[in-house]
Amino acid sequence: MSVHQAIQIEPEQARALLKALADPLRLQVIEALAGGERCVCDLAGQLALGQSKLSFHLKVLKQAGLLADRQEGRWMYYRLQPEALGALSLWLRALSANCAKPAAPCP
Amino acid sequence: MSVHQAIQIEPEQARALLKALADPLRLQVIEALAGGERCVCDLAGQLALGQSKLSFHLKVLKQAGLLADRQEGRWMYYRLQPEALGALSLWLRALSANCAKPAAPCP
DNA sequence: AAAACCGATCAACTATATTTGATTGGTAAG
DNA sequence: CTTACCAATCAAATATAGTTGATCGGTTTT
Repeated sequence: MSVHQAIQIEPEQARALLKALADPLRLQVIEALAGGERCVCDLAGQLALGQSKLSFHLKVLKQAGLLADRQEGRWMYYRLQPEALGALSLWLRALSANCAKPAAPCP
Repeated sequence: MSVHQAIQIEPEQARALLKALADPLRLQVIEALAGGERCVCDLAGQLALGQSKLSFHLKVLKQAGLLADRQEGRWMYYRLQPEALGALSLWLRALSANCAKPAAPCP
């Protein structure tokens, strides 16, 4: 038996996660954080983004539940929230379960 | 050994799939098609959408590779492309693999 | 306590996406 | 061959999202 705890999500939450991920810059942030936790200044450097731009996108990702943050002195560190990604992944997979059912003829 | 063939995708393709999915109407279409193939007139009825609106969103989903279609007489049938959903699901899952690595202290 | 620094927020602007209604192409029925 | 029908396409209008530069709050350094 698996030790992993699968988190259930609703379509509405899945949509919120998808929308947050569906932006090129935010996806770059996600990919960067897939390598581990990072501080904002570090991310800004690597992605060559303006400070306010990055802050905006981090906020969107955090509000969607994809990121967690932590303050240390005057630095902010962000990290991925793997539960959110896992839940979305499972939700997507489940959609295909019986999509092969043929259509009833129309007329 | 599994008989399932996992399809690899690039970040750019993942982003295209996410963007296509990240719309409320399109997600309703996807959910409807998760129950099996459907003809357009059927979808339009169930979702109570204008014809041109539905057509627009079906096009977006198809171009992203999420749907396949089939013509029969004057009717069009759409169905989910499970490979696309599966590939995206795997891609998302992989992101969390080592996201727990702590950040190097900033200063 | 002043200055420097990091990052969040705000308002104005720009860009992108979606909706709408009309038109068109193609297929089937009269 | 004309009409009816389904679905795709188009242009104009609307709505939503992202960018930019300035400002603010909080924390550390001098």
